[in-house]
Amino acid sequence: MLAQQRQAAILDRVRATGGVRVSELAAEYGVSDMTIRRDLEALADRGLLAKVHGGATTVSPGSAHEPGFAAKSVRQRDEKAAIAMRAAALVSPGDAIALSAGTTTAELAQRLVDVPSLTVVTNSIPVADVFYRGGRPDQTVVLTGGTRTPSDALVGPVAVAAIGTLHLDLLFLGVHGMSERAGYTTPNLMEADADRALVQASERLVVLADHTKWGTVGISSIVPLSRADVLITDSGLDEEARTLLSETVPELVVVNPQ
Amino acid sequence: MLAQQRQAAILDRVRATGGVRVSELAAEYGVSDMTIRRDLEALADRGLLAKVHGGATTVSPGSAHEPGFAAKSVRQRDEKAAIAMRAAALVSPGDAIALSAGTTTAELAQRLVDVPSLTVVTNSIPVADVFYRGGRPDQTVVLTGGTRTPSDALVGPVAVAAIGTLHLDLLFLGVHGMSERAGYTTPNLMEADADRALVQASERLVVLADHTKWGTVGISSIVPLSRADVLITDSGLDEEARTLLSETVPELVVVNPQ
DNA sequence: TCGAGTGTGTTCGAAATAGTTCGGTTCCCG
DNA sequence: CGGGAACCGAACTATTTCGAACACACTCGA
Repeated sequence: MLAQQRQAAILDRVRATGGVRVSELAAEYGVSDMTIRRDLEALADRGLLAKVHGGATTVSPGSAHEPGFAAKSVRQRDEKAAIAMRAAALVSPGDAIALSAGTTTAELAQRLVDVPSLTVVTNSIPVADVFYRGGRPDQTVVLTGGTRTPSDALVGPVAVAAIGTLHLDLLFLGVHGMSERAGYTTPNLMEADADRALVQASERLVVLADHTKWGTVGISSIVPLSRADVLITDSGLDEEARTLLSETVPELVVVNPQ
Repeated sequence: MLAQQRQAAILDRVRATGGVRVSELAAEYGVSDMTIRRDLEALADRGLLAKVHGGATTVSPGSAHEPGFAAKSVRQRDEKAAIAMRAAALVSPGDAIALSAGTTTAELAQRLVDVPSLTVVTNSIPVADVFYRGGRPDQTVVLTGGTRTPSDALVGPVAVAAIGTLHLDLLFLGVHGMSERAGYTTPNLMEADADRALVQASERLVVLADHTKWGTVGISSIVPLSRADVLITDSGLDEEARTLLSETVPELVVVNPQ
């Protein structure tokens, strides 16, 4: 594989899933860690991504503040991957599903490109990209309309109206926070609106949230905890939260990363 | 094997697989590395592929939508640029405009990123990208929903419905063909639907079509020639067509490239 | 037959790419 | 807050690739 191609592929991946790990890329492309680091360095020099400890993330002009955050988001990739893997098992050929915006749902998307006759509705441009590039011809991908948020989600009245005309079997909802009091939350008012419309349009709701989301409260509530039919999280969640959630959510699934 | 044949084969291969290696081609065609390099250089000079260390890739490595979009946007670049420049003059700060999908409208988009308080509705992901990357904070960009065509346009019932709820001052419509009998046409049924919805939603219609579009008939008609309020084309158009159009279209604008 | 033009091969120093080692840093977890 | 594991980047080496320059073979028209 050409170095150039490898770099382009890495960039695609970063954009689709929000982050990559050096070790993961090295194994995948069969080159040394150092080579991957040099690739990341080259891409970072051109401002196409941001290097962090352990890998790289998308360059986010807005949230350049908290230094630990970006590094952490890369490190939770194992959790996200495990959650996505489990979520993918809920999908059957021919289903009509919805995917909200978010890095976990983007990860899930990559595991769904091989499902036959799938219909996917999403308000996330990166998620649509994953299917567009790697999907099967018998899959249908519908992008909802709307205006674009910094995280590449489409939101606003146009998005809500578009979603309102559709009816899906299953919604996979990625959230930014979950707590007993506020339920599932996001930091963006418009995105919460779009997410709520997705919930309305779907028969069943599957929430994807790694353990770090517990206790985090975004400005805007989407729905209460109990509204989810299934909640998939990872084993990093403490005992107390696990008990509370298992009493609140009809089906709580806890996965073990790696 | 003739050099010409070899180059054509190389080009096919690059387009099919996304990238080739010098060493691989040299072995395959039984010629020296240097000869392959010279072939690649010749192809790269014509903008048909991109040379990289070790081989060559498609012109826009990393984005898989090469065949639909990037390849075509080189053709008639001067004409398109001149048309886009003239079209941009029709836009005022604060306007709410729509841009259809197409290379000419993408060109126009680049000239509109500095217009204050502009609201832009488009069903083209590349056009939305232009504003997202280079636009002003006081601009609003609305992407219509829908499924994605090979040329990165969003079409289908979702797109039509989303467009139907909106009302714009001005629509810039890029077309694939125009003729007296068929009017403005595109090669894609669904795209024609979306375009027609855009026409419905807009107060005024400005069609952008370089002279090569004249006489070309796509499978699907959008609207008749006379439906346009303004048609902007270039001076490559022959006298006969010019006369006919000036009698049919309320306002015919002919620009001189360069 | 000559000579220009084209296509190809070879040689060789420079540049790009990739692997390894190693000392230092960062981060996680108890 | 301390130990251990993972990670980082600099430095060095080996390999591959690049491109300029020159040489050779062939074609074609004068």
